[in-house]
Amino acid sequence: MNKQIPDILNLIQELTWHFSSRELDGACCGDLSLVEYMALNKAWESDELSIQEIGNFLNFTKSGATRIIDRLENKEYIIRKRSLVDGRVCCIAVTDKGRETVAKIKEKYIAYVNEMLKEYEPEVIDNVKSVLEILVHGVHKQGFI
Amino acid sequence: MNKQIPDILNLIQELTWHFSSRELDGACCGDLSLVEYMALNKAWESDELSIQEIGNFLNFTKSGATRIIDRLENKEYIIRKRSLVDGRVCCIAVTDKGRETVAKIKEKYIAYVNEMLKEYEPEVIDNVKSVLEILVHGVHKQGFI
DNA sequence: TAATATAGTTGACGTCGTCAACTGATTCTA
DNA sequence: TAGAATCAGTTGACGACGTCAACTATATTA
Repeated sequence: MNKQIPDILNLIQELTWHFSSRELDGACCGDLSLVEYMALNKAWESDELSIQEIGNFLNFTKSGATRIIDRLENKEYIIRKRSLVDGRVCCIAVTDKGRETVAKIKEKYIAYVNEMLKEYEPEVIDNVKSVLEILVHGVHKQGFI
Repeated sequence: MNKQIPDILNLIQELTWHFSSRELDGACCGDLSLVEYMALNKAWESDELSIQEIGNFLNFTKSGATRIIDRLENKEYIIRKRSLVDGRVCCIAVTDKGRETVAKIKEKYIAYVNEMLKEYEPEVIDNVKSVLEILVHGVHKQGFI
């Protein structure tokens, strides 16, 4: 085993911790928790996802997924529609309010990441991206810990 | 703003999400949640931390920190000791059981990270580490989101 | 068409972290 | 040095959250 692996683990865990604060406080973020934002973002990225698809992506049980979608629907960020192809399936559609809110939250995160990296040259930033692609490829290959 | 920043945000969030699964299932992990493991690990890294120091590192309120330490103490991973210097302060000491458990969980994570990176050359892995150092330095500079 | 499988929902439940009020120890200050 | 202010930690009440098992309703299969 490469001797850097333990350090790399520590660094990933520290990074992880900072990006998983439980509330997204601030004027921009409506009343969304991180989990809700992740679900809303997923629904926004690929429209018409089913509830279970969102749940699987986020590693929740299907009842957990239902609950998250409940909250997002109550807050009017999404609407449930029944699939025309299969009446059991709910297609999740993001509302205008949902789209605006995702955009605002994303802006806030992007500003944060930009601040993190502003002092570095473009080549360094490209390198950051490639490394993250390696890591994300790695977690996709292995699934959740 | 560098045009890679939004992609970098997505990659960080995806990586983050995979490393923050809420339970550490498996024979190795005793009965610890991720939060509990993070607190135990922190206590293990720098012995004799106060409750608030651990809470601040993990971004919890002081009552939240008390609760986490309660759980760890009930499960016998740590012991509270009163500071001899300042009678208000609790020094957190990790028990043998705590040390063993941190080691086991760390091993599991290290195996996961090793699997993620096993196909890459040492120079690539060094590069992964430098990039993560850049990112962690960035989050330290800015604090929690 | 009856049996089975699948998507989603719901009630009960236990876990979790916060808030505000509290205790007790320490430090400051008049 | 006594009283006030400050600080570390604790506690009860609370609401938010995700899971489990049982359920409904739709779709598929034999």
